[in-house]
Amino acid sequence: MNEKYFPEVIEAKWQQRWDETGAFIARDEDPRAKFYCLEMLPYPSGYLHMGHVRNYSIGDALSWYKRLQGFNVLHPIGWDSFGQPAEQAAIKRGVNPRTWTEENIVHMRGQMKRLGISYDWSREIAAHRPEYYKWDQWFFLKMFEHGLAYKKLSPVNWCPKEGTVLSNEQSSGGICWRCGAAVEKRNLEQWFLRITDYAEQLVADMKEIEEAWPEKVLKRQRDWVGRSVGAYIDFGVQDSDQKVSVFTTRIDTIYGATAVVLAPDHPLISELLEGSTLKDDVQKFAAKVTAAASTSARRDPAEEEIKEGLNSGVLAINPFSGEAIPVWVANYVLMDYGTGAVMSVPAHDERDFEFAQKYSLPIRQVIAPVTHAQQAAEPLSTKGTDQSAEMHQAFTEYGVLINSGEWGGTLSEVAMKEMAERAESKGFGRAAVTYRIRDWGISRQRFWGAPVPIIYCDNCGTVPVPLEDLPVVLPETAEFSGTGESPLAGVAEFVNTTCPTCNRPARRETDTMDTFVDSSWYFFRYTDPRNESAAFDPAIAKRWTPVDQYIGGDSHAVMHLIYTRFWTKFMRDIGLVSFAEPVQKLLTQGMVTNRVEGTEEWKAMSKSLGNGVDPDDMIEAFGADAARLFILFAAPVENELRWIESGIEGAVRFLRKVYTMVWRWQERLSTGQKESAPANADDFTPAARALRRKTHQTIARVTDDFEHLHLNTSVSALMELYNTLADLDAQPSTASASDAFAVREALEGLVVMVAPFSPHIAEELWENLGHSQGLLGSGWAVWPRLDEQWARKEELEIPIQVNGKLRSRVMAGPDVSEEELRKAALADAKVRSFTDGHEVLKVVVVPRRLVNIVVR
RNA sequence: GCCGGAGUGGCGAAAUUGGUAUACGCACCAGACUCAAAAUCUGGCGAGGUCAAACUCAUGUCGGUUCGAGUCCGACCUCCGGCACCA
Repeated sequence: MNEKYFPEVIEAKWQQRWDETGAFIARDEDPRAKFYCLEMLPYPSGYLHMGHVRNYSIGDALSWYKRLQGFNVLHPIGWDSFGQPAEQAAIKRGVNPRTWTEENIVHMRGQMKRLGISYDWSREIAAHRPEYYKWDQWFFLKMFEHGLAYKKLSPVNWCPKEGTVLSNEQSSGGICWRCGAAVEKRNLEQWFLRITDYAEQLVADMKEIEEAWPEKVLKRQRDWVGRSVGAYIDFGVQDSDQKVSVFTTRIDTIYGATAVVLAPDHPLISELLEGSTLKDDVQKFAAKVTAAASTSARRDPAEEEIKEGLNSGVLAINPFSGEAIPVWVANYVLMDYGTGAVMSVPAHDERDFEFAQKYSLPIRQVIAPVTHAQQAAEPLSTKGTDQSAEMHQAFTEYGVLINSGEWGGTLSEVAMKEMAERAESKGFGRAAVTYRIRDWGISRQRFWGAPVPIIYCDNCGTVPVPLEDLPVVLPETAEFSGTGESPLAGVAEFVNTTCPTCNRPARRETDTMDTFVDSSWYFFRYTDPRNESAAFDPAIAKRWTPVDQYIGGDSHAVMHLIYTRFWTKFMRDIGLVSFAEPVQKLLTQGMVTNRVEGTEEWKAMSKSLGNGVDPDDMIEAFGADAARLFILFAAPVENELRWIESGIEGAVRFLRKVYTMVWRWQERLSTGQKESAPANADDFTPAARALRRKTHQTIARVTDDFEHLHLNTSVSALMELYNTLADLDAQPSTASASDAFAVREALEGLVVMVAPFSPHIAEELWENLGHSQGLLGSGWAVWPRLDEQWARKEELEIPIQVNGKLRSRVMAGPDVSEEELRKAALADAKVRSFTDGHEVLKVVVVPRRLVNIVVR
């Protein structure tokens, strides 16, 4: 062992040893309790950034912690290796996407190994390899078989500059996320997965995870699914046998409906206006606002579109009141939510109110606020409160119905239920739940993805590829012009095939799948990564799943996590797994940001902003151990982490000090007193006694912090333990056998607890302390055992009387007797008194940090 | 606008059930070592006040509960994040 700390030597040594001994390989047959720790799999962009380092440092700390406690830990990694950047590299630089991807993986794997992350590399997977995406295709076919995969004509976001299709997220605000060009709409036949079938479960099953997922993630998922409870109501059309179905969440306001409003692209419009003189005007208007909506997508979401509408001249019949009200067409009604038609109730809906004001439609109040008198079970009056007052804004709360026929005087909550029942019994409506979520469009008109395993035959139509013919292998290469349709369409030997049913010439589907498909089930593949006959063996997966702890950025809080929850529910339905929720606990880590040069702004590190920090530079300058320690110490894991270079020096200093201290003590312990466990507390000198107390308090704190993922404070606790040891170290050594025991206990505890943060140095020091087996190789759990007697801060409750009254709270270590406390309270106490001018109100006694008594 | 979350030193941040506010670290200041610097070590470090102390004031603002409030309650201000015409 060297006297000085050389991180590069220690880290290389242990990384090699871990590799050779397969230290982190998880074994299916290991009988110990399992722990599945998962980090979101990275896209192989070429380089690790500090966000990755933070993610993996958190996951690794937890994995080490669980291993040291004796769990059988699965900690895998892989590559989300399909996707656009590889294809962009092909378009721009003529590189083969496969070559580009494989080279990136090699580089990033090297970076991860230099960081010393404890992955089970034997389970590494990559989405772009046929042995993986074969099972994407298999799942697709299973969904097809169950009617969950279907094709429909659907508008896509088309970037005219790049000539590619963009996802909604990539084109938000109507501009391409990469090139900034205005996005156009085009209609293409696209494959969809029926995630809407699972909308209810996606909301309902949240109760299983609501304790262990961040509230903000659950909320965003809830919003995304957008469940709302209401009713469908059919309005008849005057002089016609047509009817207009509307969806409302406020059926209780239906007597206040003064119009029915259709979305501009509502299919009924042309039918209703057949023969009407207004037909041309309305259709022109509808075409105008539809076009406006698709081209001038809002860039600033804060600016609301102006409401525009046109009276169609048609009248609709309110089925409750029999009243005839005009049918309007307006841009504020959306075709793709509900039925594309609403009943307009200006008095009780803000949007309808605004619309009614603009076009001078009548505003009729039918809900009145509940007064105290009415709440107190007085006979409800059917008269409104304050009918004469003109409304200045919509009253959107629940209340009491007025001007509502037989329901006058009924409470909103009651009326909603009764009116829905009436509608159903009379056959003009029913209670219903609608969702905002849409089916998941998975078609991508690109090369670098898993081909959709479908064949089109002129005879047999759309034919699924037989399971035994999988995988449908992506061709080696294609023509990457960056324009037009999928590059796959230009590869004749791929497209041209024979129909599996009739054997005649047929064409393959040239769309590939969204990469979110790959990432929806990848962590099941880790449990059985080399299986050639199934996505995974359900029996083996059962051994490891569900994931105990998932860690990643909250940029995936909605889509990835919704999709993977959906996928798991489908897997349960086809009998592959037995649970509905794939992830027990979720942690969304904060971003790592850096100051953008020349500004006051802190932004996520990125190449384009030039504020990136290369992890390799960090490792070279400070060592992986220090870099990882600092990134976990600097802020709570869920906070944004502002990267400050000087902070990392503190981490290096700490490790260096621990290193030299262990080195010094190791000599002293080996030449000095034999250590032996003491019979009782009195065998310790006061300094050693204090050390013991600190050791066990630290064990308690660090253990508790790990359970709650408060990694920053556990590092603080370890630093405090070091400081206590260093104070003892500075005193002349008079170590007895008991004191030597206390010192070794503290040193070993410190080293073991440092391991999750800085595993290389911990292994080295553990070896120096005389353990030849390595931290994980000894066959038993080495996480320090907590002696609660010694960790306890509060033990004695001592009544102290003042004027016959008292309240007391006493804090003391286990080695402090009641006598001592009393003495301290009398002799050493710092007494503060407060008066209100006449008499003493209270006394606070604070002796030697042991007692805090408040009496009156 | 709606829904979440957060406001504590120069900075990142601590603070079981309400119980010594500012742990731990960064930066900074002074001293030791050094020809000098770096590194290292020792001490200091919320504000006011004092030779030093006592003491006073400090957890976004104002009020309340309590012997005691960063923590609980009410009102407000500011910042960050998400959503956005979802009927």
